[in-house]
Amino acid sequence: MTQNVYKHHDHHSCVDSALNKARRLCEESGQRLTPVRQRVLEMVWANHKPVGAYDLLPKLAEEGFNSAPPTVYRALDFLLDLGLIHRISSLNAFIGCNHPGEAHPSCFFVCRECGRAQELDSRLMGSLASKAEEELGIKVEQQMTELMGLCPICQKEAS
Amino acid sequence: MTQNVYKHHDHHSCVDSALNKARRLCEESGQRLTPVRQRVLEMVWANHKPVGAYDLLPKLAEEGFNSAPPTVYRALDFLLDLGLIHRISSLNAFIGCNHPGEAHPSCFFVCRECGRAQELDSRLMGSLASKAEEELGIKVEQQMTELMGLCPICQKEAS
DNA sequence: AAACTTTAGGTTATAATATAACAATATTGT
DNA sequence: ACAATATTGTTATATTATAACCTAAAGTTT
Repeated sequence: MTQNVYKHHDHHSCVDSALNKARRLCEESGQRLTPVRQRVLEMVWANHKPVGAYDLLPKLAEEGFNSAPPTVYRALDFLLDLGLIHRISSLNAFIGCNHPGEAHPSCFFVCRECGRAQELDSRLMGSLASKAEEELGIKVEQQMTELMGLCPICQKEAS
Repeated sequence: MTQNVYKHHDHHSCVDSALNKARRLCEESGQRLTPVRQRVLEMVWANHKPVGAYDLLPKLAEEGFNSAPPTVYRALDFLLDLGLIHRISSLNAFIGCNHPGEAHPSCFFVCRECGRAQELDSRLMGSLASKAEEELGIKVEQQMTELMGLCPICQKEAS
């Protein structure tokens, strides 16, 4: 676990680090981190809450970007392909990836109260996949895990 | 692993067993397995492929049931609440549960070629949740895992 | 630099999935 | 039979996502 979003931290450095990694990955793969793409990535990293595509549209509009659905979906797809963000299927929402560039399953806990999502160590998912591959003869290409519940902060507030 | 959907099996007995379990669970919990609900459950169990809500609508219509979206979503929600089916979020689709009545995370492998889904032993997911609870102080209430790839049959056909 | 190719973005329309809100009916408990 | 509750019917609409086609920008080759 490289960080804990439910603890106080210098969030500016989260965003900063995400942008640096993005720039590096783009360069390495010969892709372009265009203004929309970078801005969408920053918006996804605005906090640690998964954000919906349609939440981004008005924000892009405010900043003078084109803001039709294809624009934001293209940017999101680009970022997904590069592994810079993950998609939280159960929420139809997107969240920044903590360690882009290292192939790994999407594995998150999301607090049902505050909405903040914590990326989890996904190594156990690897075991699950291997076991299933062995027992069933399947070939696993992708995997995702989503946990829901209460974060420490919202547990306290509930009592 | 109680069964392997990628191997030949008497599918009639899958459906039969699912219906029996459904009737038992409904009785135990004082809920009613009404005609639409039962029919939707049967349709979900028609094969081992996750089925979308909107795929069910015309089938219900054919049989003279009302077939507006709320009808099918209500039936699906009922079956989800009782743990008789699971939702595959990455597909917006629904699939029968192999062991309803026993609380457990949703844990599936889905073949990207043939679409057939295999429910997996979810005990490893329990470890993941416990570990996360311990390390982060979170409280996990729900979890789901979805694997994608190629089943044994589709691997063969690909070569 | 001009011509060409490739990649990205703009635009309009529409598809696919899901829910809100309220009325009508059926079932259960008294 | 009556009231209370649960279920279903119905209409409308919200939310999420993609298709298709066109324009513009950036990179490549000559």
